[in-house]
This record gives sequence, C-alpha cells and structure tokens, in this order.
Amino acid sequence: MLELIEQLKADILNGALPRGCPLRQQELSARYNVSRIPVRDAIAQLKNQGWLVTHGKAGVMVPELNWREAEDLYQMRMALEVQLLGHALPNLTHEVLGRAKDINLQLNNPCLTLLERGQLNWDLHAALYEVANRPTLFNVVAILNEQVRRYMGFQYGPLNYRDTSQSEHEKLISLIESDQKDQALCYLKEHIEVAGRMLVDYLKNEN
Amino acid sequence: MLELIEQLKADILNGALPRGCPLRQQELSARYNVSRIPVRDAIAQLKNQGWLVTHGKAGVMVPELNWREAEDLYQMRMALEVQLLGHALPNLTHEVLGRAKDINLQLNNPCLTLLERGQLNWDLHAALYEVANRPTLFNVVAILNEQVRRYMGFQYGPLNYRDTSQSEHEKLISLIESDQKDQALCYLKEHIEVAGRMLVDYLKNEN
DNA sequence: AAATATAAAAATGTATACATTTTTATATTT
DNA sequence: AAATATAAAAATGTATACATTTTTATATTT
Repeated sequence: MLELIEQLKADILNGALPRGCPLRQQELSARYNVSRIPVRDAIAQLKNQGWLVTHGKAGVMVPELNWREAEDLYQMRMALEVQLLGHALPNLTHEVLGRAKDINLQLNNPCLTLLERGQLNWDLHAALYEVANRPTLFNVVAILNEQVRRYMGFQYGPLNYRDTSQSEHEKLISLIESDQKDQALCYLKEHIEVAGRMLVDYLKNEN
Repeated sequence: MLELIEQLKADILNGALPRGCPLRQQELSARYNVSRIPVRDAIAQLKNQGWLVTHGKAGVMVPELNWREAEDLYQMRMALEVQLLGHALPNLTHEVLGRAKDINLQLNNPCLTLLERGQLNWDLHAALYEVANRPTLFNVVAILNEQVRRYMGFQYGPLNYRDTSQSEHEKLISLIESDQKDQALCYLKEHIEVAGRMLVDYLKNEN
C-alpha cells in the first residue's frame, strides 16, 4: 500500500490526476490494478496529509495550489525548524555535519529535477534535525516538508534558486561549526523565509 | 466510522484499552460489533494522530504517556498558537470576544471532568483562532490540541489548575479588548507554557 | 539450558459482494 | 425558463471470504 501512496503522490505532482474534479475509488482501483480497499486506505492517508481534500459529501479531489496554504506551511516550518535545530545544536558532531556537507555537494548536480532537489534539501535538514532526539517535533516538521513537496511540481520555475540554497546551506553549516549558535538559528530562519517568500510570490503571480 | 474513532479515543482515555500491548483488529471488531474494515480505517486515522503506534511488524498499541512528547506538543502549541492569534487579532470583533467570554463562564462549573474542561478550553481558543482565516495553520493547531487530549485522562491530577486557567483566559481577553496586542501574544505564550510545564512536571514525577 | 529452526495457529491485507448513500439525469412544478 | 421533486444510475461504506504474512508454540539443535 505504501507503493500505491507514492504512486498517487507522483501522479498528483505530474498532473496525471487533474485538480479540482472528483476522484472515484473505482477509477483509481482500475487505474492501479488493485481493489478499492487499498485505494481507500491510501486516500485516507493522503487526505490526512493534505494531498487530497474532500469533494462533496463522499468524494475526494486534488486541491488547487494556494499561496495562503504555502505561506502557512513555511511559517510553521520557520517556527518549528528553528526550535528543532536549537535542540539539535548540542548534539551536532562533526560526523553529522560531514554528512550534511556530502548531501549539499549532491545538490551541485545540475540535472536534478526540482523534486529530487527538494528531496535532497529535506535529507540535509533531516540529518541535522535527527540528532535533536525529539521524535514528536521531528515528525510534524517531516510532515510539513512532505506537504511542501506538493508545491514543487514541475511548474515551479525560478531555477537560479538552486545556487543560493546551496550556498545558504554552506553558510549555515559553517556557522554551526564555529559554534555561533544564535546566528545559526537566525540564519536557518531566514533560509526558510526566503524560500517561502519565493514560492508564495510565484504562486501569487500565477493566478 | 467517526463514531468508532470517538469510541476508541474514549476507551483509550479511560483505560479500557491497555497501553503497551498489541490491539488486534479482530478483537476490536468483535468489541464494537463492526467488521474489520471500519476498524482498519479507524486505526489508520488514530495512528496518524498519535493515538496509536505500531507494535511489531503488523500491529498497533496504545502508546505510553511520555513527558518528552508532551513537552514537544506544548512547545509547538506555543509557537503556532501565538502566530495564529497574531493573525486573528485584527479580525477579533466584540462578538467573537463575547463568545469566548461565554465559554469561559462555563469553565466555572466545578462538576466538569478534566476532559470536558479540556474541550471547553479548546473551544475558547478555537473561537479566537477561527477568525485568523488561516485554515492550514489552524488545522495543525487543532490536531496538536487533540493530541494533548491523550494526556488529559482521568489520572492527571492538579485540580487547582482550573481557576488559574480561567482567570488567565479573562486576562487574555481583556488584553485583546484594550488592544494591547504584543502583551496579549506574550500572555498567550505564557498561558500555554505554564500549562505545559505543569503537565510535564506531573508526568516526570509519575515515572 | 539457551538458542535456533520448524510447524501450526492466528493475524493481517486485499478481493469480492451487497446494502446504503450520493450523484446524476429526467420529470414535474411554479 | 428556473426551481424543485422524483427516479435511475453510480458511487460509497461495510461484511465476508481467502491468500499471504506474522505471531506463537513446539521441536530441534548446539
């Protein structure tokens, strides 16, 4: 069933499942060659995580992208990820920072799709946050980042973002390495804020 | 199915479903006189919201209460509810504040169980937050408050908490009425912080 | 006796079947 | 013609059935 969820997410992202019109359990079960039971399970999961919303009394649909939602997601990320990094800072060994640097190097690859880029970006953040040892907080932050993925479909354009993001990561890591804790936290906040504003502005201009 | 979820939550809270040992779909379907399909649906939902956690490879159980989780929940509430109230402040009419006062009066009733008290407490907060018009942020805050309910079972003791909470609400509302925005936000933060520390201390001393 | 391997029992995940609810299309009313 | 009511079609929610996986109990090995 996990595969089915991933398949549905992929098809939401690539536009195979149109936004705004109802999705029928039977259509989906035919489309993916499974019965309605796993489809129902997957739909429930995706509804919980914002990938689907109810349509009418008993249906679901792919929601329209909406800058207010994106703004909320980034505001929450800002508040919670700063907290989480704060908890992580005392436990951030050079090994962990090294892992983060390795991931950041992979972001050099210019062939990456925006989605792959988003995945690596989360992997990097997650590597830092993991050592905070705060599973409940971490889990909410993970879900928020997963929800942000919905906005990273192929349509989202500003390609020069890659470079700034990568150098921002470098700066963040070096601030942590030199033990400038408060500055690191501020910098993380700005890093998320910038990405958020970029996305929100983009979404506003699309409509 | 919504009733089933509520029933399960109630039975988790009142201890009818023991913590830490696996719950079987078949047992639950027999217990509540439904087939395994709605039980599965309910379990999936409750797992998503922290009321159940996986046990082994294919089971679930009621998780133990854990002060670190409670601390995380309150830290998140603090950060996010302050944001949410901030968005709400410009839209808080006297009508909405009046509704909040009415709810606060109901908290006078000494016969309320801790759970009913928790519900009214959330109703009051929600009345204020609703006018923020931030559904995504509101939704996360609502889920956090729902998760906090898990900790408001019958075992949680400090009964004098009622009075302080109620007068804190009064103070908060009067700060809003007199347009002291920053103070209102600070006060909300403290209000949540105090409740959180109380719960966390209680949980720490129990184990 | 403790650890591992094997077999039986019991659980889960999914398919199919059917009653109930929702949606859509058609007919009726204003 | 627009709004409402009715009937047919199609959807959902849940029960049951069965294959597969997991758990538990027993037997075997070290």
